[in-house]
Amino acid sequence: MSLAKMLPRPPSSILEASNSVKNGVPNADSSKNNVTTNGTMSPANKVVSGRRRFGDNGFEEQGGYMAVKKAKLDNQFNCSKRVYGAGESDDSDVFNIFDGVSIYINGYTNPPEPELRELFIRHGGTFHPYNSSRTTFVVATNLSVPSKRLYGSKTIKPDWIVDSIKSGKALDTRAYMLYDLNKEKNQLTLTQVMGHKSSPSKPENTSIPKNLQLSNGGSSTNGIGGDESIEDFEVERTVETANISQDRVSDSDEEFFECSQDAVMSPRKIVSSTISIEHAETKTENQEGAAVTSDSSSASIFNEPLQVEDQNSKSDSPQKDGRMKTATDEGFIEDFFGRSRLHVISEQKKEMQILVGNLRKNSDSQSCSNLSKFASEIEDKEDSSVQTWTENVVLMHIDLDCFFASVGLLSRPHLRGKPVVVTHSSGAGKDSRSDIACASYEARKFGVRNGMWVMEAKKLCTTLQVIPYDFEEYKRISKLFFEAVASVTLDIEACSVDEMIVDATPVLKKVPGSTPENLATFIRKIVLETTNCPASIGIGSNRLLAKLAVKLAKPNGIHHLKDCDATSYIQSMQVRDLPGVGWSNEDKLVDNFGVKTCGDLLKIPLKDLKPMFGEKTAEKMLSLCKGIDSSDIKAELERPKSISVDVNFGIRFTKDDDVTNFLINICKELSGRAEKMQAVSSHFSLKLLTRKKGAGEPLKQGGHGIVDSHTRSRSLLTPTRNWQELYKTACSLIRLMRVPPTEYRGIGVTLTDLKFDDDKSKRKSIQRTLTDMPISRGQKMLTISQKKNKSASSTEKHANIPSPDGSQNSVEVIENGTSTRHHHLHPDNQEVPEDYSVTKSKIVQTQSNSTDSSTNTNAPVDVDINMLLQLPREIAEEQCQIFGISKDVLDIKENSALDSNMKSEGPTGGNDGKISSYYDNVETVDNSFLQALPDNVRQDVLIQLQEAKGRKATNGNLQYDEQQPCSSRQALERDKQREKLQNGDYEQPSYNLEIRELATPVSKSHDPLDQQVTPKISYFQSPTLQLEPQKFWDMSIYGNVLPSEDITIPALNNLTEVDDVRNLIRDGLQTVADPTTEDVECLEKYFIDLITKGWIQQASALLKFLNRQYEQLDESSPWVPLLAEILEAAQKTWRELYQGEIELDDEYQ
DNA sequence: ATCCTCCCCTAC
DNA sequence: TAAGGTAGGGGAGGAT
Ligand SMILES: Nc1ccn([C@H]2C[C@H](O)[C@@H](COP(=O)(O)OP(=O)(O)OP(=O)(O)O)O2)c(=O)n1
Ligand SMILES: [Mg+2]
Repeated sequence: MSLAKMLPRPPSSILEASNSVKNGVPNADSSKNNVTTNGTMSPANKVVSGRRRFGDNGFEEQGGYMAVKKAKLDNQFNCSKRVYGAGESDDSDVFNIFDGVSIYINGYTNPPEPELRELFIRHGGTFHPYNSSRTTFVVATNLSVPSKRLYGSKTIKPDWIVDSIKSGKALDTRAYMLYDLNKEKNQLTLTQVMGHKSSPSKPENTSIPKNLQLSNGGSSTNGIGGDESIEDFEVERTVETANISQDRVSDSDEEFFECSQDAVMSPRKIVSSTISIEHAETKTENQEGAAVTSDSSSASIFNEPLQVEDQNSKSDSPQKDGRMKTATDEGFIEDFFGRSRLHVISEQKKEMQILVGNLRKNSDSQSCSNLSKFASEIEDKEDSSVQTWTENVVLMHIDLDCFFASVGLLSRPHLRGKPVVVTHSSGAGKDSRSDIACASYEARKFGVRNGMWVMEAKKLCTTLQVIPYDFEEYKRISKLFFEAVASVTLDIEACSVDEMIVDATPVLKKVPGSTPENLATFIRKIVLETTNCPASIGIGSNRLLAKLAVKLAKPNGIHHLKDCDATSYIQSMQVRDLPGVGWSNEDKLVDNFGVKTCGDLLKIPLKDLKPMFGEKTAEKMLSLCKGIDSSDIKAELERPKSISVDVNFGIRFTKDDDVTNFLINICKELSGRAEKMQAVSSHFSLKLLTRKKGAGEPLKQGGHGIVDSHTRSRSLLTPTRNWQELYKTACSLIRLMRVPPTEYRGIGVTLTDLKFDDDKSKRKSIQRTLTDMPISRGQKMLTISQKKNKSASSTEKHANIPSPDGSQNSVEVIENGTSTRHHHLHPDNQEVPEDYSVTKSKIVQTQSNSTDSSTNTNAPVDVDINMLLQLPREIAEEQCQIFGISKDVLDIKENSALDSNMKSEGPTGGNDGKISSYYDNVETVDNSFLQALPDNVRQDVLIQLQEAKGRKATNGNLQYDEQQPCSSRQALERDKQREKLQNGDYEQPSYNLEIRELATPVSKSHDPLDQQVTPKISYFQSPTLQLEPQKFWDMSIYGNVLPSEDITIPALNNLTEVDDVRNLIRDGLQTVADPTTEDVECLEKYFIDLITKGWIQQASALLKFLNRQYEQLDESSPWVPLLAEILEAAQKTWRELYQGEIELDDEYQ
């Protein structure tokens, strides 16, 4: 977002409000059917003309989300990693002269684009494949007229880059600007961007001023009022650059982010000033009869009865101590979901889809009782022309008006006609950042929107009435709504809690004299009678038109958007109002193409849109602009493709146990949902939101704030919904993220590759193919079956068995084991198909089914017991109880020498207050890996570890032992990490910390272990693969060794291309089982050379690759410590040179 | 080419 | 204070 977008704009929301006057307050007068069929109605009357506004659906443009999105966008176009920081040494300056500057290259340049880009990136700049508001400069030698208007003010000649590099510093940009417009302003801004502003004496200073946006804001107001769009752009660009440039964002900066979102989005504030009555303070309700809001006891006097009435609402009572539950509290998830509107509407949507599905399935001639009523009513009214509907498809989009508010008003008739919003009642204070779930149409006249923060809404409307949620009632009404429509027709797609699409064609064909309009009128009447809530209906020949029509119909009306009117109407619409164009796509369209309306969009050639939006999206957008929408309605109940549980609120952890606990609970929740759906999954993924570097505590209490998002996934060896299995996997995945728990802001778990208990036939056939076939070909088989099933409604994907390399024997066995278990599992699930919860019997059953294959693979029973050990003690005991296992197991295991190291991982985490962070705790990682191994193998591994390290696994020190190769350095690093952690500076990965986990099935790693128990690492080399112990990599460098002058690219085995080197390394890692120190030195030197000689892109790409390889290494690979060393060395070099870390994860690249 | 993984975007 | 979930479409880029 930008300052530009915050600038005042004409208050067009007023217009929108006037539009909604047309039907006034919905009431019980159902006969009043506001049918409008005028397709030429200008959307301008309905639409806020400003670039930023709350959407009609409001959901997407809410302060918090905007801020998050904004944060994401900072990275969105980064093609390569930025080079950090101002170099202190002369050496590094040359790489950093463009630090904080981003460019987009437009059209032909000299040197040509690829070269220019390479040069620019190598010297610290960021390349954007497209211009955006976050792009500092557009580089061009000339611009087309429209481009000039768009980019003019920030277009710079390519020479600037070339000359700057030549002179080793960023030159004054003024001389290089392509156009002269607003010259003065440009100077200011550009110099600011370059950090020259306040220190002309030190022009090569590349640091970015902290308060760029502030000073710049000032400059823009002083600025020459030129072309408005240009000015907007100017300001906007600078602000964005500032944000990009900052490595650190202070809390107040975040404040700036979030505030600016609000400001931007708020429709003009005219209203608030004209209406500012003394009710200014009117809130302070204590809904629940619980704690009264903080301030102003007198203000509550003004409060209308609503607050009083709502005291009985149970949905909003705080905890006894008045503190919100956080994710560390027991029962948090349940509590949270009990209060989450988004959760409720998601769940209810699913429910309604099921309801419709069932109604359809069980339909008979009686089903649509009201259909005959409709028929007779038609007859009564007009038996004059009994013609049958002959035209094409007629779809109706039916949507309840301001759903939550309407429901809330059912029990509060005295509030009808007043501006009402639904929110957490305790969030009704003036400064509340509580989300408004739903605003009544009266409130919308003030510019209040769904998803807006109360705080903002109160500014727009001081007389706002706040009512609390009533989730049960929403569900009830929602159900009535669907049943009501289903009493007329069953050609229904439930597309949200209060929204459906009806294919009216069959009814129209069946009922003589029926028309879309009178059918819609009838349906509206039925719905109103049933629910007492008004529905609006949009009619059109495809989904798009029906959807657009219902917007026109609201509130409380009908609109038929006919084909002949569609095109002209759509062309006049804002692109944002196209379904599928959200905040981000709108932004791209405006920034890059100057497109605001659909008419504008139609003028852009498809080929220009594709690179930015992707093939499908680009085509879709253009089709929609033409009124074409080929998507059909999905009345059939479809099997879900995924099941997920997300909690991105209230996540604040301090210690590993918090994480452990939470993962257990969230996995239980997930498991429960899978069970409800009778589904098992063979793929698990975990999503982690982490506080973005520099972001402070979010403005919204308990909110996730500005975050980075990370996903890791892993296939489950056996399709399952066992929560312990999921939990185990979750534990292993979360450690891959290398982020300390304190930084977690959100956690989500997802199951994919679902199979359902009631479809069995396919499973068998797949199984058969897999069992009698070597694994390598089994994979191909998998591919085929997947493809085949893509078209079928239920996917039948077998567990993915990535086994790229050898280890055939072992894998094959495992594979068979899997299949076997599969067989056994299935019939049991069939036996108990209906209504069970996650109970012990179920789990135990599953386990016992699998015991027969236990010799070949991880024996489920063992694993479960081991898993118990991994749990906090209390929970473990609880589980023992559940499973009917003696608690003694825990102690027996704990006391065994082998498992003693697990003890330290125990729940209470023992060690005197010190947080043993996930970030640097290797022990837990290994455990979770070990847990997955077959019992005997695991023991062997443990023995090996102990012996190899020459140490006893006593009081939980295994993790340090593991770090053997560089243990002292490690301790150092660990301390550093702790420090960084406190500084909120966690982003630097550290490789000697052994945070890794197999992302591949256990079978792969346990193969070599299976064969041998010798503690020597070298033992693990496979004889067949062993090469002679010569050094594998032969490093050579073209040209002479003139360190500073040498600009030739380093080579590895004479290979210089990234792809070649990549392959070489891959091969080496696979084939060299006994790496020599020379190998390591070669590699290390190669990487360090790349870095020191400035081959940043190559270094970055290859290091990422190496990191990936590292993470995927077999647990036992001798390369593990060696790669760690190489990575660490490279990182260190980089750090010294560039004062930053290489981003080794693949994000945002 | 096609799959896989991770990510973004959208809708309510 | 505050309860920012959930599923699906889709794309980029690496692995195969
Ligand atoms: N940001 C949002 C958007 C919607 N909802 C909930 C409350 C809404 O009442 C319901 C339905 O959303 P709609 O988009 O259908 O909006 P309304 O029904 O409120 O208004 P209308 O359909 O009349 O535009 O979903 C929500 O909780 N948060
Ligand atoms: Mg609605």
